[in-house]
Amino acid sequence: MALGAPDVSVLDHRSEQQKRILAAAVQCFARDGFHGTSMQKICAEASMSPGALYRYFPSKESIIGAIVEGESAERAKLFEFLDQAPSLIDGLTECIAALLSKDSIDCAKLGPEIMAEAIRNEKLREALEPVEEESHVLLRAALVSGMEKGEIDPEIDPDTLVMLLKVMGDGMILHNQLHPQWNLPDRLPAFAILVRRMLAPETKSTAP
Amino acid sequence: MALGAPDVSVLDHRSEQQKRILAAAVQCFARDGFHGTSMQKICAEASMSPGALYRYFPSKESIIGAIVEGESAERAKLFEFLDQAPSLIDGLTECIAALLSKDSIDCAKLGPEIMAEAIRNEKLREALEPVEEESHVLLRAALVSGMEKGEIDPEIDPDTLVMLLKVMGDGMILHNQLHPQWNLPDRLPAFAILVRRMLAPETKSTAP
DNA sequence: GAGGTGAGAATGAATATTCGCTCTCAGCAT
DNA sequence: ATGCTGAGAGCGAATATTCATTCTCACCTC
Repeated sequence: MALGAPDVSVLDHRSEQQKRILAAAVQCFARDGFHGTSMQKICAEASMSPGALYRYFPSKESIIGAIVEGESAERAKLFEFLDQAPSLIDGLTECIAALLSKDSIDCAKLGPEIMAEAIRNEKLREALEPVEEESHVLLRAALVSGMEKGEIDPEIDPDTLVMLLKVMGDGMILHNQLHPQWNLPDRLPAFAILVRRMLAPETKSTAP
Repeated sequence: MALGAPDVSVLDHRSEQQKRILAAAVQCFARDGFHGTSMQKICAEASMSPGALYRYFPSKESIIGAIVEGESAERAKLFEFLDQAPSLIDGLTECIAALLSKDSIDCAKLGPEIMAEAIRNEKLREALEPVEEESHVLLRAALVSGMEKGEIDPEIDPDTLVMLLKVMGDGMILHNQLHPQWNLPDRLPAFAILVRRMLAPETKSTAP
């Protein structure tokens, strides 16, 4: 057995198969939920036998873990581009719109699934924590910067505001799944106007 | 066999037992979730054999259905007393505080469980719909009345506002379960101040 | 032909639901 | 009173199904 790096093509194949399994699992989980999805269903979706599948993931739980990790990493990345938007609130609106959009339909469907599961599943909750922390920090920085630019009233406590905005974001993800007929994405501009009113600096006697 | 009404004590016993089973099931569901709870666990919690339990409910699903119906009916009732509060926003804050409070700990724990389940389970979603509709109407009426009283800017579209408030409410219920360490209930007064800013009528040159 | 790869049957645990038996007790005939 | 009877109530073992996981062996590529 050589001590050098193993054959690259072997690793390629492995990660290729893993990706295939994860994609199939995401489909299934989005359709039937974590509990409603059996390994057999994932196998069928991936056109793969259980024997083969278990060569790449040791358990169903590990598949869920891998997916959650990927999804939440992607979600945290959203906030990185907040400061490139013309205004902070426009940026936030875009973030939410992206989360609710059809593009990430599976991600959007998985959102509530993951949250609900994390309430009970300690492992999952711990895996989510650092990502939550990171997005909290990013969002907070964006808000403080917005305060310095005069877009947001600096009197408001930034941590409270971060919490309120996250509550609203998660609430929207949930509602969009639960009541799709209410067409929540269409209301986003109206929501943005209301949020702007909430955050705007008080216009007290600035006139000369 | 007499044609008259059956013995009252018999009906009493039936509904008494049903209540006992439902109480046990709520305990279990709040602790382990719908999927993590087996009929055996409910039986143990209710100190009852499966044979006896199945005499009162035909299936696990029917137990879940009965609980959801009860919980959501109770939840809708909350909004009925909105107009008795000193101000609308105080009233809303109280509603949320009640939902998150330890008093209704089981109800609060069940909230996210029910929402997550309703995303997949069509039966459940349909059972929830009329209650959602009712609370939408109640909340909307309260908001319109708040507009007439000058507490809320009448320029705001009431339906959009109802949606935003419900999104926030559900988001808070979810977050309170998911991140209890953030002590969301302590932030409610701060949230109320922000919401007040959002809804207050614009103070445009009212001075002479 | 040897080692990695995969197919698919087999396994064993968990779980919702059913079944057959017993127990209790009210009503009634003796 | 006493014992009979039948129906509702309860028990818990049995059943049938589902599911995650493992095993065995064939295949394919080097």
